Amino acid sequence: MLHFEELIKTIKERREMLQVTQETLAELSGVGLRTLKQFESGKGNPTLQTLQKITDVLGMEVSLKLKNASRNK
Amino acid sequence: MLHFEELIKTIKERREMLQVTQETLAELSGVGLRTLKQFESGKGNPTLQTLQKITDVLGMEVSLKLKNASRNK
DNA sequence: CTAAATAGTGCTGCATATTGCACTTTTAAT
DNA sequence: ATTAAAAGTGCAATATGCAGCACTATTTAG
Repeated sequence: MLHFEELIKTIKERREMLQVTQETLAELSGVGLRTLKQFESGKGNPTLQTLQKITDVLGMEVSLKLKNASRNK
Repeated sequence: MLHFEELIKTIKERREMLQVTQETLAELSGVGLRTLKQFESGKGNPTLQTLQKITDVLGMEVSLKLKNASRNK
């Protein structure tokens, strides 16, 4: 999708910033290593649950924000 | 999941605020009506793509934010 | 350069998300 | 109370996400 890449990039960068390997993140989040690899390499279309498991461990959360207005949270 | 309900609630409220029916939203977003119904009634675990199709039509977008700190964007 | 660690990929079985259809339930309007 | 619109549900087919395994490629250390 469109800003799919952004999400991936954000997660990947966050993971690297925390110095966590895919393998460790997989273990901590409960998401399969294969799934995680697929996702980070842009091949995937994760379910919300999978996405939440991942972001959770990274200290982030999935949210929605309005597109136009600057108003966010 | 954890704040799954929040996302659903946000989307549902947004849809109602825009006075759009599930049927119309389904047509506009390209997501199956059945899928949309399931999602809004809390039964689903949508893929990121599906979620994006829906939020897109509603003028919103999926984003990630840090859990602790308040500032995002 | 070599070796180890980390990341990416093909194959595969299993689980489940997506979807349409037909129907029931609920909500809103008169 | 009737009726129509909107929302929710069971069933079933199809598509695809999840996951492990074994392997290759790339990156990082020494």
